[in-house]
Amino acid sequence: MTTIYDVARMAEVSASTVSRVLNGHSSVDPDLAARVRQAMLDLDYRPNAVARSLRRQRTSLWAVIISDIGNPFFTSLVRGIEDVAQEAGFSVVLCNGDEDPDKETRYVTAALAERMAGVIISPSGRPALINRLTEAGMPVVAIDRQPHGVAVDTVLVDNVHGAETATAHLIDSGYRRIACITGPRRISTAVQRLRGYQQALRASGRTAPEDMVRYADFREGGGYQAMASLLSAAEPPDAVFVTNNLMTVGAVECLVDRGVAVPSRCGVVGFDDIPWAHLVRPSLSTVAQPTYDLGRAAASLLTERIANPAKASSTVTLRTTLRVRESSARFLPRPDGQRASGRGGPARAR
Amino acid sequence: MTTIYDVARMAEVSASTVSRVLNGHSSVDPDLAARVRQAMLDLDYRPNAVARSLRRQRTSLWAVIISDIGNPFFTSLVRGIEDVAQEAGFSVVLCNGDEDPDKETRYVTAALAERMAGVIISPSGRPALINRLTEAGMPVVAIDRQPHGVAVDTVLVDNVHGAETATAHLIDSGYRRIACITGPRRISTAVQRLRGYQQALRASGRTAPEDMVRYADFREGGGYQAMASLLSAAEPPDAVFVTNNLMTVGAVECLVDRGVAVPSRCGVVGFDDIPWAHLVRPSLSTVAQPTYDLGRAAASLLTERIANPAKASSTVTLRTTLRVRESSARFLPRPDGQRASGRGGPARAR
DNA sequence: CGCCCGAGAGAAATCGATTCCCTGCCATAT
DNA sequence: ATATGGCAGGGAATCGATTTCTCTCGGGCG
Repeated sequence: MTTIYDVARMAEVSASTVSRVLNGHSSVDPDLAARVRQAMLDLDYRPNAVARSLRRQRTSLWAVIISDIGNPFFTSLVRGIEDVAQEAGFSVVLCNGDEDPDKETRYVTAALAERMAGVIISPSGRPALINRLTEAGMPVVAIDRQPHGVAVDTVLVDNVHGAETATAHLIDSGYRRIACITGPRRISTAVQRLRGYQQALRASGRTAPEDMVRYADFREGGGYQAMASLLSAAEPPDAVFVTNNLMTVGAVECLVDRGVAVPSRCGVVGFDDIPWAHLVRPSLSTVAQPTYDLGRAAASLLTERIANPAKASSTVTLRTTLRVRESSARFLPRPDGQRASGRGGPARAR
Repeated sequence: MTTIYDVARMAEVSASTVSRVLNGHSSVDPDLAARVRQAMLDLDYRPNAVARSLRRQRTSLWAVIISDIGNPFFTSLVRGIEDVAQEAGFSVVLCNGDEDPDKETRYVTAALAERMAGVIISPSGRPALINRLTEAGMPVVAIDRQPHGVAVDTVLVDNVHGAETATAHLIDSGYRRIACITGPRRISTAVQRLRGYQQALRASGRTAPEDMVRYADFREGGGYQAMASLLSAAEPPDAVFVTNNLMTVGAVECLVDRGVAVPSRCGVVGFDDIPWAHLVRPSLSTVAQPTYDLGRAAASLLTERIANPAKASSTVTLRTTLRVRESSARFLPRPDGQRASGRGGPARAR
């Protein structure tokens, strides 16, 4: 592997000069600079980023620790981060926390040990990990979930409002007994989306029925079981608001398995879009998040934090969009009048 | 940030001894070791991986450069890689090539500059990038696609056989005019899957119809257009084999838009599974790849390569599985009486 | 004409760990 | 009792870049 000294020798200058040409910090005689550049080409020289990082005490890598690469929510989020990072001269590496606290811990440890320039994390669990990062002086941005008790830059969506809109839409569509399947109590998004649901019900003059709320695990299986539990209630719901995409898939599966027609016998709205929602029958109404912009916002916060570690931490909140599709369209005739309300069953047509 | 010298001072030993305790290479007096460990705890010492890497001339990071994190194909693949990597003491960072040669180049450059321990790459384009890696002495494993003209460890699925099986299944189901939508000619998987399709047709005694083949771009939009083009042919197909998951989605969308009933008027089998294939109506028949095992195999090859850089490169090929669902079930009676047409096609029932 | 200032380039220190080399001590063998 | 071998542990070199310090040379100004 060729080093800066090899280049220096070939160009008959000192290593300092090569470094200066490389970084352009100080002015170098054009002739010398040309010789150095030629030597770098001839030798196919590539700077050793490890040595550079050691000396500079900082790297140009960001760690993005996401809780589940399988969740499509993260796809365009990452793209948003990458686009901003590249403009600012950073490279992004993804770490798949996989909703597993051990894995997440390992990646946080690695980010610290490798002295990465910054971390964007969607914290799956307790705030201890974020504390480890901030205490070590690592620039951090939390995304998607609000870590409580830690002062840290955060990018969120307006979960309460999004859930309220979704629930109000179900009310407006004529559903009467609306259930909610939400996530673990310790996760802020689960709590906030439940609160939005409750507020919407109260705003329409009804009480939020206690027995129509289920706490599950944000996974497909959990959604399935929660839906099953709701269906076996003495008075089952005629609509359900589900607070994340995987659980929505599980809930719909359950409804299909039990032969409960969607949307005629049970309306469904989910939080988070899912890919190919248009292919799924019935297509799913969802609260879509501006994932790409979330990524951009997080990356912007991180660049600012890196540039100015002392600045006060801030929270950016973005708005969600309600995407009405078939699964909540109980009484709404379709444009072409195809699906009348009385019609049995959700678009089977096998 | 506390260093090994701080620990040495507090434990009243030399830095060498601290290093020896840290790595356990050479035996250290238990009393001294205990003092060192206590000092590390007291100071909350974290070794600087950058300095370590510089000295050791190797890191403990693998770069996994995938062509599209949005493609669910990679989700469990990455999990397979991670599981093996962790056992071997490596951490995995994901780099999202995004099917963009520039991005891919940047990540390859970063992996080289950061002196990563190894790279697993699903090469999106020309083999030049892989050459850059191998020439620099970087341990590399190619995954999913065969880079031609480069001696490199590779993990593939048996694309020809998978495509043959899928096509034979369509033939057995009674479809007569079977089309194929495949990917760019320069990508090995596109070529091999097309070849499997052609072989299956020939094996059943028919000629592969030239006008029933379309080359697209492995994306959803390309699948849609290719399907549209096939439908507007003088003699449209009554079934189609699509060589990747995104194009399958596009093709089905096109069929839905044109009101062509699946599977009765046009059967569909896709290569690559898609998530929630069971929710999509009609559910999609696919050739599923053993993605988790692909990841494990690639990771195993990489650990071997790192341990023994001189060893001859090898290729591991894994088998695919045909998942028959609704989209190809034109003449299939319900569960009891398996396959109606009793013709014993080649390579059935694996 | 001499002095001072600044620019440009080389020498050397530095980042934090690992590792080679050497010293000193203890045990064992002669 | 002395020589030898082995081992524990400290000192110092090392990895490859950056950066500070220092030196030299040339030009401008008094």
